[in-house]
Amino acid sequence: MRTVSEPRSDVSIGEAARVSGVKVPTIRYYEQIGLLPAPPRTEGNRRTYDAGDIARLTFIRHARDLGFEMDGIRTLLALQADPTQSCAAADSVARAHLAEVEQRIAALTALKAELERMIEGCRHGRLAECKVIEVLADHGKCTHDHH
Amino acid sequence: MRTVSEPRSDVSIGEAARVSGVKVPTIRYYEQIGLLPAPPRTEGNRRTYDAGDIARLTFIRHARDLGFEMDGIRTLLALQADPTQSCAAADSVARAHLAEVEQRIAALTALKAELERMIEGCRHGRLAECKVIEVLADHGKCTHDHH
DNA sequence: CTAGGACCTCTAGCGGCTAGAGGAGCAAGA
DNA sequence: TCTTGCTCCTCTAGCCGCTAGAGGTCCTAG
Repeated sequence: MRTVSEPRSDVSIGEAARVSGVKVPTIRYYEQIGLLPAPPRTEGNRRTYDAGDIARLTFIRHARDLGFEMDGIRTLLALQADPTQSCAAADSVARAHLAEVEQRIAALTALKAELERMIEGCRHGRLAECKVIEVLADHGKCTHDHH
Repeated sequence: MRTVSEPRSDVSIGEAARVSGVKVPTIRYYEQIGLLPAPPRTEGNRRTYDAGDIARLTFIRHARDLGFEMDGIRTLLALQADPTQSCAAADSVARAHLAEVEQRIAALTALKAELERMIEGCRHGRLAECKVIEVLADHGKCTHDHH
């Protein structure tokens, strides 16, 4: 990032947080773990961010929103920094994440069915015959697939 | 728990772990946070678990597998201990969890669509025009709903 | 010139475990 | 009997991705 032609519009960490949607302490945390380069400081020791930093933050935030893990984001950021490379690597990160997401959807869908079954069996009864408790207590009554 | 009529078949923590599917350190951790009562010990200071404890552990494990949070499990365990109560409370815990699960499924499904779109746009191209990076860098190009 | 914000660093905490150190007990074979 | 090797014990620290708080500095508006 940090496109040469782009104007250097230095902003405070608070402004960067507002624009990128990443909270102030989280920005500092990202700097600490090396996800974001340490920005220049003012005379008064305040961090100043330019448009490139903000783009990077927005990128990170969006990737996090999409559920990418830090490691994946690091890879994506590295790829982003080197636009001459083939996108095969970025693709494979995204594909791996997609597979994970699909698996989670499947698991949650099975879970939903089981919860509905539990709740259905529990209508207006007394706890003695409550399916919620029963299903949880006795694994055999349950169709849920364990990971 | 610890039904009076049930035979007291004391087992070691390792055996309890094997039977319940909860790992040994996790059992100790549950005891520490008060989710599981401290069991009696042998002369040699080893924990001994009876059938009731194992049922409780299995219950916890199953509820965790279903994605219930510790607080919900605590409630369910309390309800299970008092079977004279109406199941309304257990029902509402399960319902709340179901709503959450449905929400997560919806979010993940949207995410899946977006990932597929990203990957689709990325086929065999060079990174310069890679949609994965683009979509992540520019929020405007993205349909994902932020939580 | 002062009040109140925004910023700084540093440390500790969250949930829900997991890993490791360093030691004691216990069962079975030589 | 001794020894090997397994399980168990306690205790502390670490994992992720932040978040919260203390205690201080800087900057800006009135």
